Amino acid sequence: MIAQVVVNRPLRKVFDYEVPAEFLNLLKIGHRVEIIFAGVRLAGYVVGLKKESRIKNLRKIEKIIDEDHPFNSRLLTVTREVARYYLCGWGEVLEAARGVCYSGKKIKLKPDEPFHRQAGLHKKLKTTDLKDTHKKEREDIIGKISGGEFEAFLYQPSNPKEKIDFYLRLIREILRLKKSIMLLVPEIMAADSMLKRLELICPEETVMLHSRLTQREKDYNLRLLKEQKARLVIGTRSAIFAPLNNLGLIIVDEEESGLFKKPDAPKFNAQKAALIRAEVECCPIVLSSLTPSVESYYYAAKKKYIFIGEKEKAPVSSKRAVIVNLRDEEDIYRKKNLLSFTLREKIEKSLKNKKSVVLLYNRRGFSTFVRCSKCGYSAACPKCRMNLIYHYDKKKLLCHYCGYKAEPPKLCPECKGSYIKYSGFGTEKFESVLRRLYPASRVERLDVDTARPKGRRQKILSSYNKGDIDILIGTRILSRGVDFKNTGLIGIISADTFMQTTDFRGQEKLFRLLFMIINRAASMKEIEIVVQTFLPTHFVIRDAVKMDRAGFYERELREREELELPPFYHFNCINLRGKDEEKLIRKIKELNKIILQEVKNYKNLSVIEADPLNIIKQRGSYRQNIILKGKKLTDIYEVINKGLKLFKKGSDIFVTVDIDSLEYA
DNA sequence: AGCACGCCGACT
DNA sequence: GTCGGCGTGCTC
Repeated sequence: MIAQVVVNRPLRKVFDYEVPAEFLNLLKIGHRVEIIFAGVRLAGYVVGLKKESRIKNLRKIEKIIDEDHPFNSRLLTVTREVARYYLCGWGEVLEAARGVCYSGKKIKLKPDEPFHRQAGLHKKLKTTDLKDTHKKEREDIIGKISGGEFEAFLYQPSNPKEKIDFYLRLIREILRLKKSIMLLVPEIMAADSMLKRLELICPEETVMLHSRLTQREKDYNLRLLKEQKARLVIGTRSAIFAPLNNLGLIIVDEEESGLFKKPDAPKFNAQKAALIRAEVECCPIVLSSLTPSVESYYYAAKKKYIFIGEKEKAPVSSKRAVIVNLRDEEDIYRKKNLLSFTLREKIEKSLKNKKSVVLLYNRRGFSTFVRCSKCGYSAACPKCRMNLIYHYDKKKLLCHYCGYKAEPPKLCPECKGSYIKYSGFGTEKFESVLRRLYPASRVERLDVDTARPKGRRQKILSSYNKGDIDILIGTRILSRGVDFKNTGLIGIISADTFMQTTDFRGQEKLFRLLFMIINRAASMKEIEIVVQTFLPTHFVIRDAVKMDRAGFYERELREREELELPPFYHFNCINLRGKDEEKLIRKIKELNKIILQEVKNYKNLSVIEADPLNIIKQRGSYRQNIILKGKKLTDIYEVINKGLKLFKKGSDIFVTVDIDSLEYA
């Protein structure tokens, strides 16, 4: 008997091994086995069994690891397809899936005590007060489940409360069918709050799966799953491969989140993996978001996904949200602190009404530029060439990219003059300006720097929510966790800083941020919103203020099509990395040429060459990307495979491929 | 990705 | 004559 084995390497091949007589009756497809591969002892996965092999002198399987927990055939198919889509090794994906498939030790089960219940949640929910929205669509989903049919739905709720009610009703109906449900969320915090809201409906059948469970907790929850004592999984990215039986539905909550994409190899997006899994398991999937990714919205518009959501009413200009044109602001304060007359007036009004103020700004630190006004020197990170930001708290220059620290220069390092100028705004500077402008008010700041010691973030937030802070200035971490019930004013100091120029999703992200804030504030009568910008007529800002989702997606899609960006083109990166800059530049030029040559054979493929003059320096090594955009992934695969075969990477040059990349770098 | 194999420069 | 640098190619 021959076993077909894949290993945890970026290889796209399956290797044959002989099954020794003593394992003949034991070895199953899906088992993890120990093998000698290229002279090295390592673990592999059996993905198939056959009678004969074309290869002579086969090595033997050394032993079977984890005898009790073979991957089932559906998960083998899912991982294979994920590996195929993302051009990584099948074994790599299986290795990533192992974490939620095996229970390490044998665990004694106390079925009344799932670990997450330590949180002390036992109340049963009175489900009569759930809002009954989208009944027809729920029936449609249930129909697909009963029929064992794949179908993708895109659910765009009107607000978060409606969403939870929709989930609760849907989950309850599915549990009645004795099917199981996977609910993916982008981060652990979201998993916790989702549990709090959903556990109420079926506490004894719910388990969590995420990377911060202890081994014991995870083993326990997996055991509950395997014995089908639990039927609802709330999990993060890695949970997508959890061994649920009789899967009825996958829900991907906040489906647009970039956190679903694994940043290191194998670089797959769990949202995409969920679509693949639903297809393999023959069950429907609900992608859900208040503001879906532009891609998903497009597929829904093209009827590839079934859209669930209200037809948006004709947008009305929200009276509460005001756009302030920073170009028009003639007052003397503008240049000094970016706080317009309008904004300050509204801050003062809010404070007078005993309502607190939330201000958002997207840069940490005090000064964002440290420059010599005589010779033009500007402080940059020697490791990544990013601008160094002056932090008043620490009295240090910091690189926000890699964490590099430096002393602020007393004299210019270039010309030795004493004309070093600190300019540009960060949250720290606003904090000090606000304290000076409003000395009687309690001003606090919330950004990564003040949130750093564990629990500080929560402390600042709850202190604000209790009403102990009058003005809270912070970065986008503020947009989650703030309770608006005491809030009289939300000010976006500069919307433009949220749209970074390097990220083609910047507009989408800004729209999402503004929409979420305005949408949440919409239910509170007394909140005013001020959006300051240098681009007051930009559709992103206008549509957000009008709360016009459909309009935004339409305009954004038009732009994406013109610029050959997703969803019209797949956006992929080939990344080269190396310690030797000279050599990397040589190799980048070489690969540029090869890829460019290959691309000539295809239509609808285009390359953004890596710029050898602008190598990214990062943590002591150098990197640069070639971006390959194409309509068809099959073409992309061919170009990358052929290109990398022709390319001699040489030692100390590392090549990685990122399919459907979320970033340029 | 690892790792071995093999082919050219500076050393006991 | 050998040690070791790195480029090349394979792993059942």
